[in-house]
Amino acid sequence: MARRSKKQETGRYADMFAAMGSQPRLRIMRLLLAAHPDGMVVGDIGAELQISASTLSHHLEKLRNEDLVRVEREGTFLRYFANIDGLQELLGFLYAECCTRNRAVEPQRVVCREQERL
Amino acid sequence: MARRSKKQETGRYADMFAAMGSQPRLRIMRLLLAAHPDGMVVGDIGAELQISASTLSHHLEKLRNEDLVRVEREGTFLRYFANIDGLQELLGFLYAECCTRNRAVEPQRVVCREQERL
DNA sequence: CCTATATTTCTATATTAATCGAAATATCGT
DNA sequence: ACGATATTTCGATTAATATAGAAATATAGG
Repeated sequence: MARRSKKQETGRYADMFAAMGSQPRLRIMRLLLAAHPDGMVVGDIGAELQISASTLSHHLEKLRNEDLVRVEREGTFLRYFANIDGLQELLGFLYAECCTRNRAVEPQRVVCREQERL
Repeated sequence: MARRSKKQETGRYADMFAAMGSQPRLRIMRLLLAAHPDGMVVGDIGAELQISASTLSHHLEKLRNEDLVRVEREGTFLRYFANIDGLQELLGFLYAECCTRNRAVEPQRVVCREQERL
């Protein structure tokens, strides 16, 4: 990865966290992760989450800008996918900050923990 | 962990991501993680990050509300610490969504990747 | 109890984000 | 080229967030 100032780096990850930091967008991400690797078309996302078309479009734009989703045109539909590279980058950053760099959180507490959600 | 509706759960983690989703607050978190487990007093955080006292207080309040930091009084000072439990919860959620539940991201790409940052 | 210092709360302002209906754009099938 | 459907962009409004100076609160030390 290219060298990047700490300020730029912090700004970039802050923006990624902010993109995940609204309930509608986090629901979109969870939905696309559940649908992975098939993705979902915009209309189906909106129907599932009950979000109006224009609002959904804004949320998808923000997620796109932060590399958390990617999109492919499929005829008259647009199909959105969770962007694994971006998610891995964000997850790797958080893991590094908590577990690798500062050894604040023990890795096995992240990786090997109970799965309490269905 | 208590059973919690998917809506509540998503709202909770969205709020945690939002708390991490501003540059000043992410810098605070990184600073407290670097200082872990010693923590830092408010004045030193503000001096290091060049944030005015009242603004810093608001950011710390938000991080406290989302269980990302904790605080102990130390005489006339307040010492803030990265809250490992909260960070572990957030990291575990993201890890579960990406790696465990949907197997979108391969675990070793998170855990065993190159460390490019100093 | 009074002063000094640390931090928060109050008050105010400016910026940014969320939402939605309507209009515009894009693609397909004919 | 036209009509139908999918999605985005535009325009506007409302809500939330970020910031900071001043005032208030909390603690320590004398």
